[in-house]
Amino acid sequence: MKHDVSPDTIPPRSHEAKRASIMDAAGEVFCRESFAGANIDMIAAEAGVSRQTIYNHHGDKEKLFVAIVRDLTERCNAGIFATISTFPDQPKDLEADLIAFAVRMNRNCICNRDGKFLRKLIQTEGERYPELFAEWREQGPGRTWPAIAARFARLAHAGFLDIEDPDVAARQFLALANAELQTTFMLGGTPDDDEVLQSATHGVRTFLRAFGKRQPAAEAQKHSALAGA
Amino acid sequence: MKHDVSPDTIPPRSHEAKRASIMDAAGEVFCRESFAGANIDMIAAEAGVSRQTIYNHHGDKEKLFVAIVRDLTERCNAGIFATISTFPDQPKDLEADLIAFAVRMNRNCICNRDGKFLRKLIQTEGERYPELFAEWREQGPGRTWPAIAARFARLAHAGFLDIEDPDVAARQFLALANAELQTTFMLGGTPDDDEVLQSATHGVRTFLRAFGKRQPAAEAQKHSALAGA
DNA sequence: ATAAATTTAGACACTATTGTCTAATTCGTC
DNA sequence: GACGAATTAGACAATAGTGTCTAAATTTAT
Repeated sequence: MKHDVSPDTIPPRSHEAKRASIMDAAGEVFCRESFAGANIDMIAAEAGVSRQTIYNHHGDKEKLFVAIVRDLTERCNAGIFATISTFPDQPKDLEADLIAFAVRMNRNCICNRDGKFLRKLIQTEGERYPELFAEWREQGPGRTWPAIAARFARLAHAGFLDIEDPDVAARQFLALANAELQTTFMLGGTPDDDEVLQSATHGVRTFLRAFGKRQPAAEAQKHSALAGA
Repeated sequence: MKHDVSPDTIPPRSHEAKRASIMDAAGEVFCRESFAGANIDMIAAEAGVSRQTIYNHHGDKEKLFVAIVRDLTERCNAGIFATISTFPDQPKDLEADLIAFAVRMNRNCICNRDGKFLRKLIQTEGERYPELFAEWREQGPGRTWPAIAARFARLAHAGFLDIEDPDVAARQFLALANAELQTTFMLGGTPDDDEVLQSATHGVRTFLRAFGKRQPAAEAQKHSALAGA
């Protein structure tokens, strides 16, 4: 976090570094203490910056809070779309590939710092800032879910899956992948790699029991119809 | 004795009525404003009670908060166990019965006032009161999930379902039933009956595609083996 | 009816926090 | 090294909230 290598002087940081440092600290503190519980001095201390600097940058507490949420929303969305682009369109091993995808999604978008913070802030302050969080809803789930649904639709069309409603399937995929992490999320914890893998594995297996073809699509297309039980 | 006919005076309420009224108002306010954002005057006003009365009953803000969480936990647990007792052990129409069960669970335990409040308080303040919420975890999910799992295990044993791990299946059942309510929950909203029914219907269908037998158990047992595709 | 317990409004001391201001310092850049 | 911009510590007024205390009013039980 803080590299104090110099013996007596504090290492100077640029304007931008301070800006970033304020965003980091504010995210942390708002998340930990809630908007009302957070105070500017705490954020300033955690950012290693004077209180006045925060007021110079952001005007007041509420503007700072809004900036944090916008920033987190953007970063999370970027991460989610980056992860969606790794969706297995031509899976070699459908189960393994979907499990790996679910794990990536969880690790890089849901359980990471930004994901955790954004989730917490939405849950905690969502009702107090309807317009801000309506914005999140549009930019977030409103765009990511259809994107995931489109990938599942493609997979189904290619014969790997048997899906009627890709939107429903996408939501259920995510719900199943997280099914065993709910309690941990509730309490603000971060599940370890093993829990994430477990939940993803169980979730994907169930998902494939519901929506999988009996055989891999490539095989199925070669051998035409064997239709086993 | 108990005739409130007085025309111009505010109807007096008993000690116990005030106690309940404080609990109600405090739940509401803590939930809406978070612990730090809530203040005693607000609660007193909402409860129609003087501030001092709250201090008389509960000592201080933190003790009041703890009392609220304990109360909500208890009430929610009671509701969940009551609902679990309506689990369809001898289903006539497995899909319809499970959907109805999922709807009851959502309506009476997750989406109702107590469920919503408890969820919000756990999410918001969980990290600040580890021991209190550890208690919730034990009393809540720690006892309800196994109870639900046991019902699914029985259903599987009776030949209605094909389940390896009932604990996993139970968690996934709940996750699927709520899959389409996540965003609404996030923002603190209350889904209407139609959304609840939709989500439950889709969730249970997927659940049965994954874990259902091809035929109703009764039939399957009579006709022994037909094993259709 | 009367006594005991509870509730009430309001004042109160105390603390915490926000947001502003200033004067000195440090930084980035030429 | 010199200049303007950014940052700093600290004081500051203004506000809001907690928890206590009082004396009067009201409720409950005897």
